Amino acid sequence: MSVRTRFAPSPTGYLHVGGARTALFNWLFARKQHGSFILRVEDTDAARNTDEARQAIFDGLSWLGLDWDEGPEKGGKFGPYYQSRRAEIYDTYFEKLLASDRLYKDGDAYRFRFDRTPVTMRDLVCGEVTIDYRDASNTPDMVIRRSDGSYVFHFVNVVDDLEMKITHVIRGEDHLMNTPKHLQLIAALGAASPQYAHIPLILNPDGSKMSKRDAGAAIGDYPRQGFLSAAVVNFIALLGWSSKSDDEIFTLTQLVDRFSLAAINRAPARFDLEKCKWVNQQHLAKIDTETFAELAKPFVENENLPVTENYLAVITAVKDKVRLLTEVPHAIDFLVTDTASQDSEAVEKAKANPNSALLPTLADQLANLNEWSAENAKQAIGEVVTANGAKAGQLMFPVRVALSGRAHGPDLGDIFEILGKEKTVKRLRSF
RNA sequence: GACCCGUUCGUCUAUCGGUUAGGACUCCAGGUUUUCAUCCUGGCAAGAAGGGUUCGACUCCCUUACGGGUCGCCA
Repeated sequence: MSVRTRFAPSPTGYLHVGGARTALFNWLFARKQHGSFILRVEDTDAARNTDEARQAIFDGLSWLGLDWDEGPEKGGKFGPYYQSRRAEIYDTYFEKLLASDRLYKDGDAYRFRFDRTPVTMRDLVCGEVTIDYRDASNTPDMVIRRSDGSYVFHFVNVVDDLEMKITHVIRGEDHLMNTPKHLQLIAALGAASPQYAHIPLILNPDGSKMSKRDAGAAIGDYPRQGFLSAAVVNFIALLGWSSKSDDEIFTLTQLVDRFSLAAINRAPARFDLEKCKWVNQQHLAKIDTETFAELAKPFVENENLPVTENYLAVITAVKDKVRLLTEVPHAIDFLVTDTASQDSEAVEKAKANPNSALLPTLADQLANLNEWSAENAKQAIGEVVTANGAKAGQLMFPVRVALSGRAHGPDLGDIFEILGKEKTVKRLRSF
């Protein structure tokens, strides 16, 4: 029997990291087992559903590279994949349940009568868990059909998992206590249950529950913050899952290869944006310069910086120095405009440096160079310092600040070449 | 409050009874780079507490503490 997993979001908000990771684990498991990954939209709460939220979820999954084999925009033989369009199916199951004598009326609503017995489940992550349903105060009989005739989550979720032949339900730990309810429902329906794997939740850095408003929560924010989808996927996979090796940087394909439910952790993980940025840097470093340049272009244009003729050379000079694509504009601005902001602290420090007195001499020397190259410019620095009994390294800092206005930046040689003779001399003199 | 799950460096984690408890992020120091970054080397830093079981416990059991989750005609 082939593995079938599903991601079943309700379109009431944006795709957040927790949901994205749930989707990722379902997707990884399905791909690893050569099974199918199904997307199902749980839009039974008409009052809270929005088209924007639905679209944001689709977009988020697509951006992450989590394609679905069946679902909206894709079809499949177990559709429709919107719960709002499956009323007839639910009615059929409801009749079945009604006939089983497990339902009773509460006003105009219907409740499902639980078996008052301990329920034991075997969770693929949590192990064996028993909930004692003899204690009805903690487990009141649940409503499965509202007084307005609509069905609640527990019922439709179970029916759909059965109908869609889901074999493995991988979901957040917030559903762990729902599972016995679902198991009872499935048993009453006379069906076989899928296997369950409840994954720990993702917490904020301070340990509080991560909700949609918290920093880093919305997947939709990541692209414009300069993250690569491969990095985000890599990072959230590491939240609660480990490759059991010292390696941490993986492509989606490598994750599929290494993934296993058994390697999922039981304790909730805190979200560390710093490490996420580092992972992004690792992925950024692995892509070629041309691709990097294309990816960075929108960010450069967004800051109203010109995409110059030597754009590729400019990007090459800074490629290894940024963690996020959003850092690119500031990293290159002094190379492509004359009006870039300066770091006043660095400027003061450079001006206080006694070697700054050599800058005019250096400027003259550079102005007289016949052939402009990084090599020759650097050699000129060497000549100036030896003539004045200083050390080359000491002059590098003032030169850097004079040319870039910053204490940190690309290799000086790159700066010389990109700026060219005229601008280099001009900036040294005006400094 | 009841019930469920959990607890190894600040954070993510390895360890499936015997290890100087390993790696990564962050931070610090040194080296490389005549400069910045990268990179390399090193450092700081952990088994929540108390009881058992055992020749031996981070690992198994119990208690407590703490964290998270659930207890809806939300999903």
